[in-house]
Amino acid sequence: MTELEKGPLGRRRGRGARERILGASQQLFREQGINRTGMDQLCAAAQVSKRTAYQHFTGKDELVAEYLRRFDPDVMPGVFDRTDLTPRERLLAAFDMPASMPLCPYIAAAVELHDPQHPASRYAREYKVAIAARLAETAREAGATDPEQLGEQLALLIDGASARTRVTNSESFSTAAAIAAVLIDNAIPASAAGRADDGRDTAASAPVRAGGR
Amino acid sequence: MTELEKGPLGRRRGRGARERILGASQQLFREQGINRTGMDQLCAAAQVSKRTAYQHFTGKDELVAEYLRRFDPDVMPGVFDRTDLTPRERLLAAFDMPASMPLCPYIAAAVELHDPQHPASRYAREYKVAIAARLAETAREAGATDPEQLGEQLALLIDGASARTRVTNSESFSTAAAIAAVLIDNAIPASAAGRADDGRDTAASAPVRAGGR
DNA sequence: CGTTATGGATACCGAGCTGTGTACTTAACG
DNA sequence: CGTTAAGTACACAGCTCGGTATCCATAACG
Repeated sequence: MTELEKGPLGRRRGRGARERILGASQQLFREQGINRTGMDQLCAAAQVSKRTAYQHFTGKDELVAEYLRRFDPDVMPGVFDRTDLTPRERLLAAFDMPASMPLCPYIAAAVELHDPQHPASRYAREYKVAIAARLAETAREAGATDPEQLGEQLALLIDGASARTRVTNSESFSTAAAIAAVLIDNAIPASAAGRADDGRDTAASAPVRAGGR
Repeated sequence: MTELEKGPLGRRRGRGARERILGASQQLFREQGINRTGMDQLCAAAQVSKRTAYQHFTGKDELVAEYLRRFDPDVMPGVFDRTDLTPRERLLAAFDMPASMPLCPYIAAAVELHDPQHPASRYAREYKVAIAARLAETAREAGATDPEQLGEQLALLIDGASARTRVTNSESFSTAAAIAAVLIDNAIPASAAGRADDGRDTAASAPVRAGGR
């Protein structure tokens, strides 16, 4: 409710502590990773005393979990609500990642924390499953014969692009998007791409034409 | 040269230090991660004194890099040399991962170390590029129209399966293999898989070029 | 104005980490 | 056997980390 911390805050930095902490988390955890970011540094960046930080969060673990939860509204889910796009376009739009995306924070957290029971790891799992579900849902809208499968496939592509971008330090989302286009057109019987080939079976037969966009 | 450390070593633990250290690294770095494995614990597991460890490796960084280099001969590269398989089968065999594969160690190292300049991160990058190259090479053998693209695509699928298996804690390599099969068959003009569609030149004139963007 | 919740500064604790120094023991080999 | 390289045992330095305690300042609100 209190939106006052958004003010110029010129006089003082008080009262917006929690938001400032989470803001600094977004930046530091992504830039340096979770394990390499100490609470001291984080509090300094947030201009918050350590005491205050530990009054808002019982510990770093809880802070990390909350930090992950704050990603939701910003990135991925947005594309699913874009009514200006066809379902097929929405599926492909999920591969338009901002360049400022070093590594999907959910994957990063799962790897860094290395404990599947950690609240943040649990949430990362839930999130990944939810994204796959939304992809599947959109795939159904697009008329895919097996939406669940297509959703899982596209989710895998996104994760692959994210991981590979990080490791090889080369943009991989375009490669993933290309694959996605193939899979989508293969999964939709009479594709909106207009290409009706004589049925038979799916996989090898359909020439793809990922032309859209 | 000394292969004597392979003996029963019943009497004492001396003399095989380096190998024991690397052996313990394989186990502990994978089970617990790199950052969460201290040199003390590692030396204890290897039954090696700390002093000895630091005589073999200048520091943990070097040990981690060497640990990564030791993965090569075991896993992936093996499939490329299997002459009993057709090129297409070899490409698909790359997706047969042992269940004991929590997360590709190269991805894990790149994420955990979080420093692209770290020797281990550099090596991880080289390795990933090399694997993509070998996939491309095999793709060429298999007759793919654009082997480089197919190689990169398959590499992305492998990384995606690895990352997703870790985060969602559910086997994803079968999904990746299914996608791979589609991509391979789409990329090979008249597939060696016996799936002859009626000659008509699909790939030549109706290019599969999924590569939009 | 006065009260109170919130936040700030800072010192500190205990633990774990990488890495070293010192002195001793043992295995390998001629 | 004697030499030498390899390994052992263990303490310790120096640092960072997560988390706590104490004391003080101030902003919000009646």
